[in-house]
Amino acid sequence: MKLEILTKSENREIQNTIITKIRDLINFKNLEPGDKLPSERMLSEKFGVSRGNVREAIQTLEYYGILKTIPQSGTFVANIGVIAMNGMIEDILRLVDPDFKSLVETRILLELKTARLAALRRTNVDLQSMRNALDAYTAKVLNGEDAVQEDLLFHLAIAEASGNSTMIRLMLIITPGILTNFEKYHVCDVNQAFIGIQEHEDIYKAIESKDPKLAKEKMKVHFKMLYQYCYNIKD
Amino acid sequence: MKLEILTKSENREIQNTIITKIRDLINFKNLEPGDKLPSERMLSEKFGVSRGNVREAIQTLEYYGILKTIPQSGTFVANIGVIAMNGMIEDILRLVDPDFKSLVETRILLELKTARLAALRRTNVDLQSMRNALDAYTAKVLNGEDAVQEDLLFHLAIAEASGNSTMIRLMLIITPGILTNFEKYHVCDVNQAFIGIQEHEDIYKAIESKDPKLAKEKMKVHFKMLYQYCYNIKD
DNA sequence: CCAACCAATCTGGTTAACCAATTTTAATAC
DNA sequence: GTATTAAAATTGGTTAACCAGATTGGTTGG
Repeated sequence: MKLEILTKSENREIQNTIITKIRDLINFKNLEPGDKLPSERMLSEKFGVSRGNVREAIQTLEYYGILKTIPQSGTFVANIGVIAMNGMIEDILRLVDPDFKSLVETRILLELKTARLAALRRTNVDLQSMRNALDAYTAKVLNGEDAVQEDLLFHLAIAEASGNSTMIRLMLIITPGILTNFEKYHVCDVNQAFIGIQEHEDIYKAIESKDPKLAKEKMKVHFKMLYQYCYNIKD
Repeated sequence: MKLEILTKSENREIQNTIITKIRDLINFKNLEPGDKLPSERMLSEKFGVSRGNVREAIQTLEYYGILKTIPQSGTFVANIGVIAMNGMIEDILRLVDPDFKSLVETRILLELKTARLAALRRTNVDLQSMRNALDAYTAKVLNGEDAVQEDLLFHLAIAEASGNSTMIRLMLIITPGILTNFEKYHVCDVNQAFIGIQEHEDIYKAIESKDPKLAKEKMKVHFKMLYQYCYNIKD
């Protein structure tokens, strides 16, 4: 068989066609939750793609809870009905690289909540790691250095203090997209960094004094610039 | 070399140790953004693991934007400083399977927002797909059938109407965990399904009439039961 | 002395062969 | 006929070999 190296985009396209074919197979054969899919080898032959591609597509569907593979046994339709499955796969196929606006919008949403929860649940250990991140940030800014990393760590420390593992996970997931776009659009400037010191302090104090409402309010202030910027860029 | 099949948990443990070693390598060798990592073969030998394991660990770090691999060239440290990198890796290593409470908490947070945004941005097409999902849900409930799937589709339709691709993605990510836990804890009952019809209708009408505040409010009502249940189960 | 070029080498990506556990099948004993 | 058991086929998981593009170092022509 001919070998070829695929770009991320090409590979994604192949994955999507395989996912589509698996969906059609399930629908056409009326497979129900618990039923077994044909083996990976059989699917790769039927679809005319490599077994590796089939495995990758199956892993994606497993990630979203639609399939379930059992070693040395087979791949099974998860305990989720065909209707929900078709709806979810439709969304999965439509997934695209997120736009900056939606990333920022989501980040603000998440962080307003983590700030609030952190104020309710923060331990002394949480408080200390937030303090450390904040001090590192302040030191760098006052020294005229770039401090986006320390900024990020402060916000991650808040997420940890929220005690919500899912929100930490989601924050980590959207972080790369945020970072690359920050570079591309040059969102931060020096002035903002200086202002950021006080804003960070305000958030910290609110969380320290266990005032959820204030914490959320101060976080909102902190994101005001970003919010406006985000809603002014062209779509 | 001896072959062995690993469970998900064992594999995760290996991945974490490899990620740790990669982090230590970057720190010890003072690798900076843009610098090249040793080749996969070299790493696999140095760490005493298979090349496949190394690739998998690299892919994870790439997923979170910490590494960047270029075909036929090498794996590079992404344009993110060592400080942020160490902080993020620490969080990545700590990631665990999310608990039900954090999942529900996050879902409610996301959906209050998607409802609000949907009220602001919904197109007529969005409205129609929401209507379809709602009708399917109502029909099943009135027929005494289980309608969790249709319920899910209605909520996904709202997420789509929000016009925020990132939130759709996050919704899809947390959905599997929600579904499996719903089964495990038997959250839904028939009465709730009946009540759900009216609650869904209220949400739909609010979005239809482009009233963001009302949409959020009705969504909050819809989640009231779930919210209470979630905060009453033992941690 | 430098730039252009070429071949040897190294890289991540891909495939095919292999492994062990499972499942199915068939043969056998009762 | 039925239950039991063993062997053969099938499964997803894993590894080692291979591929083509990128890199590198040395060589050559100017």
